[in-house]
Amino acid sequence: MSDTVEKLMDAAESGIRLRGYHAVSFRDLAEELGIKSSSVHYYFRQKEDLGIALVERYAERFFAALDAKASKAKTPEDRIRAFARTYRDALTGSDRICLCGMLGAESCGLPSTLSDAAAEFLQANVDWVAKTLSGTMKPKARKRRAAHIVATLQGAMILASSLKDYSIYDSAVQDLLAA
Amino acid sequence: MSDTVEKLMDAAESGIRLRGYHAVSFRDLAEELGIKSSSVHYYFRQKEDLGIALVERYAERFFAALDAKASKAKTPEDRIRAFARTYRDALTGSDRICLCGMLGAESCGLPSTLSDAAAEFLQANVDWVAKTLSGTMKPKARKRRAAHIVATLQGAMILASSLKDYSIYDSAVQDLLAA
DNA sequence: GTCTATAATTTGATAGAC
DNA sequence: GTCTATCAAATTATAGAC
Repeated sequence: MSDTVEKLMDAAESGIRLRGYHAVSFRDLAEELGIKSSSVHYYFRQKEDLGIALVERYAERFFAALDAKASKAKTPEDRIRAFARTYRDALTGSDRICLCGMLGAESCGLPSTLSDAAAEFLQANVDWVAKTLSGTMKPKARKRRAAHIVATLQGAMILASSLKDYSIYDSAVQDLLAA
Repeated sequence: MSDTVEKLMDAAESGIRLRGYHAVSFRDLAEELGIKSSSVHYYFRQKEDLGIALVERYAERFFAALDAKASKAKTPEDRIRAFARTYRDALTGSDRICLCGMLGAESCGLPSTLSDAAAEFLQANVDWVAKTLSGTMKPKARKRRAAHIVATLQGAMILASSLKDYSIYDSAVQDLLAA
């Protein structure tokens, strides 16, 4: 992957996670790299293509970081904690909410290929949690718990970002995992 | 309030809750009412003003609906259930996520007066829950629980909307309130 | 292979018509 | 009081230069 592509994707991911898909323009991205907005189209034919590439890279990195953390964990509870920590690192490491949480919120205003990609990431998150809980609960309860956990983490990132108080993420997670 | 203003606000609220602030244009709103986009500026000088009016109206309606439901509840637990039901009605009654959840996610890309208004609504939600739980828990645990509850509801709406499966909202809430 | 001039459309906003 | 013609800036995208 060329250096320009990576810088472009970094700037785009950062912008979308901060301000949303429609608040990020090719011109802004180009300016950050010192090129013209039309040059961006050489690397990504349409904005939609850029968005999809971002979700793919984000998902890869997320699950890689998650596996690295979760593989060290001994119990299902610890693996869920690793999951919450992976989300938290994404938030506090960059002061930005989840890329797919943002795209999920905006989904009705996105090209369907992009909203589908974001939904796929979120579903994979729910599935990962449900799988991790297997053995500890019955299937239906597990499904509910998984939806609950992913919803809380996504919502807590938004809450923390909006209220400009990242401790609120930890508060929510602490209560979530106390039970 | 004139009829046009109300129709304008309805269209704008619907659009923002579906697609986000930056995906709603004055032209789209005007077209829906059969007027010109420049006419919209007669009712709202700037887009920012429209956004703030929307948050104010939304907050008024939300807390009115909440009070109506919660005043009938006998226990703190029932009042929290009424809170979750008020959120749920907003979601399933219109297939749209929370206005301030959306604006909270986009907050870094919004005029600060608007992001502040959205944050105020979210903080008021957390405060309402914390107040409702008073007597049942210690202050610190109450604060964590309140952050957890609001985060879960906001996140669950986004998850349900993105995955196009509203039952996921109920799943998350059922697990949240089971403890 | 990398980048740009330029187009076509859309946007928020102003100044002013009725 | 209500609405519109019109503008300046911004946005995605194409066709083509180097």
